[in-house]
Amino acid sequence: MSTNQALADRLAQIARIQELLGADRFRAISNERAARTIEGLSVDIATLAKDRKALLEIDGIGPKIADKVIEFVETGRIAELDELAAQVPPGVIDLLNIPGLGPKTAAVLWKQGGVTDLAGLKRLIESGEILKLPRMGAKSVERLKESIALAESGSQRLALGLALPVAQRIVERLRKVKGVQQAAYAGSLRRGKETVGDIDILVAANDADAARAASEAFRTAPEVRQVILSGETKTSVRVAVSPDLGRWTVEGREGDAVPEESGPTIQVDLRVVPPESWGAALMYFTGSKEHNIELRERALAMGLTLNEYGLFPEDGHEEPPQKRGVKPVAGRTEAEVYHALGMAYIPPEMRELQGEIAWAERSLKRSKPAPSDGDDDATAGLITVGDIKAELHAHTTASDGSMSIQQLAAGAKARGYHTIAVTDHSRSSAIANGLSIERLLAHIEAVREANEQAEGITILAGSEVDILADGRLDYPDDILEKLDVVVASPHSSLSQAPEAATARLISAISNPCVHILGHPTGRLINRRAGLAPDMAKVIAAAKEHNVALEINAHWLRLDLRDTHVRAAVDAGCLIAIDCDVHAPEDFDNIVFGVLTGRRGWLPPEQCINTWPAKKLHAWLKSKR
DNA sequence: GCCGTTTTCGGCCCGACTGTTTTCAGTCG
Repeated sequence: MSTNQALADRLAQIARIQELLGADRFRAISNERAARTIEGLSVDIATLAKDRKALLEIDGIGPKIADKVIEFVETGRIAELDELAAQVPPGVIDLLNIPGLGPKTAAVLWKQGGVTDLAGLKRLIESGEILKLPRMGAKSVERLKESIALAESGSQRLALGLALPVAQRIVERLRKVKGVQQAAYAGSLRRGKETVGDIDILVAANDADAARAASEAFRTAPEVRQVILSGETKTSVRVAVSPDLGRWTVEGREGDAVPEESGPTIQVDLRVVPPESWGAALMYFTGSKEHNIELRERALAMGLTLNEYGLFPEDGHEEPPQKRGVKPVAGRTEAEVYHALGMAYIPPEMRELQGEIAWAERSLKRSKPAPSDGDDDATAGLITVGDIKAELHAHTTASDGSMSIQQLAAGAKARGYHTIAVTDHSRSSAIANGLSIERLLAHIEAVREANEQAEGITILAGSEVDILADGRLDYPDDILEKLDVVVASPHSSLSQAPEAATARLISAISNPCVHILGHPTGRLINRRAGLAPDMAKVIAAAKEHNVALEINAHWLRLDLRDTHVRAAVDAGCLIAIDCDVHAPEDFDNIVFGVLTGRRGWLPPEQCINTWPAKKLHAWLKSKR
């Protein structure tokens, strides 16, 4: 685990205990906020901690938290956390993982009910004694029991690629409901986070009848397993996740997985708003929470108030403006709201409170006169799927792919690409049927021949060469020199020490034959952590040696991850976004790679897959 | 515990829903 994550976890833990102990809640909020900020930071906090002033420049980090950061980096501990933890049984803190059970309830269970862990809570429920506690009625206990069962089933966050089809299916259905003007998914899914904790759906309905119809359609959908809550404008359900995309194995593929009756589920929240509130509601529901809070504070400072119904003049009334018929300043589109707040439109992927507010202020000034109120993100300058013109990491039946060279080329051409690189596995990847030198040489010939025959697309001969544990590549240089594209990737020894991993990757980057560092950490989301190299050093080496760092677009990899992309982009590194194609549908994964690039603020010109053929081919040759 | 386009002190985003209460506390996002 990275230092950033470890520190964020500890600060969040401080916040949780403070809430449990009933301390000043704004203190807890400050610690929690700092935790989220540090988690999303693209620079290594340990490096930053050497300079206290630099720490204090980060939003939400003041003198007290800066000291805690420094203390943690230097000693590996935070004394304050140790003291706090000694005051609360660890099992009580764990109770907060139960959905719907917050700090106030946990404190009551502990102090008045004598509960010190989950087992104790269950005993209290069984005995019925729990009903004697304040605000604990039969219904509350019933909900609590369901929540405990859910927490015990170990519900982890769902991978982006599994959540997206669920959301798209629901949105399509809601769009067909009479009187529904717009429907979209929002939340962390729209922001393109690699995993999501729930799915948020927003609907704009013409009138109350349409709103009811949309809610009804949502509640009664076939995949709904449970209705959690259902009000006039807000409904939450738990739906089954189809595992039909879950057939990916580490290398190669298995047959379709059999759907399980009691398979994974995810919570889906629906919110219905009037059309004139669409933009404001979409912003509110897209988040991130920290981004929203910042915008609302900004609105207040401008004499305005922002909620999911719109941006209104702040007039000091107790009753919310939308209930008094106050005319909003903005709210129909997101761009309208951002502009009214003195900012350029901010793409969802950037809304993590990691400098995008200042960026949007600068952008608006640059793009005078004021941009149109459409929700186009042309001004943002981030990469889009339409910018991608080449696939540089693809496998054929020669190793572990399911397609021929010609089929690969046809797939790439159908997407409007000008180039595809055939990069089958190297000899050490025995499980993936890696190519011996003899087979590789023959394969190169086959690719060259296919390229001769191909029209409207260039087929390049390449290899996905294993980076061996000691940093050597799996083919000698005189073989690599024969290839148009060399993608060097780690596949084995993925749990080696960080120092060894750093040296290993830098060794590969330093080889003049290498063009692209493929899936640099080898992690699989929710399955294995992968390598934990010093990314700052890897990025610096890639920049020095003119090697592109790959964002592997498969939703289980997304490797580089978003924060590393941001650091690489800031360092001026080249980025490749590749689908690691093994089967025809893998080309579709490009959307996840591009989302991850956008989360790292990647402009198209810094991504080699967007370059025109001439420029790309020249760059590849320049390394020969 | 942080922070400043009325503030270096005194604020701190805003609304929906539920359950247990008789006007609201707790949780969530």
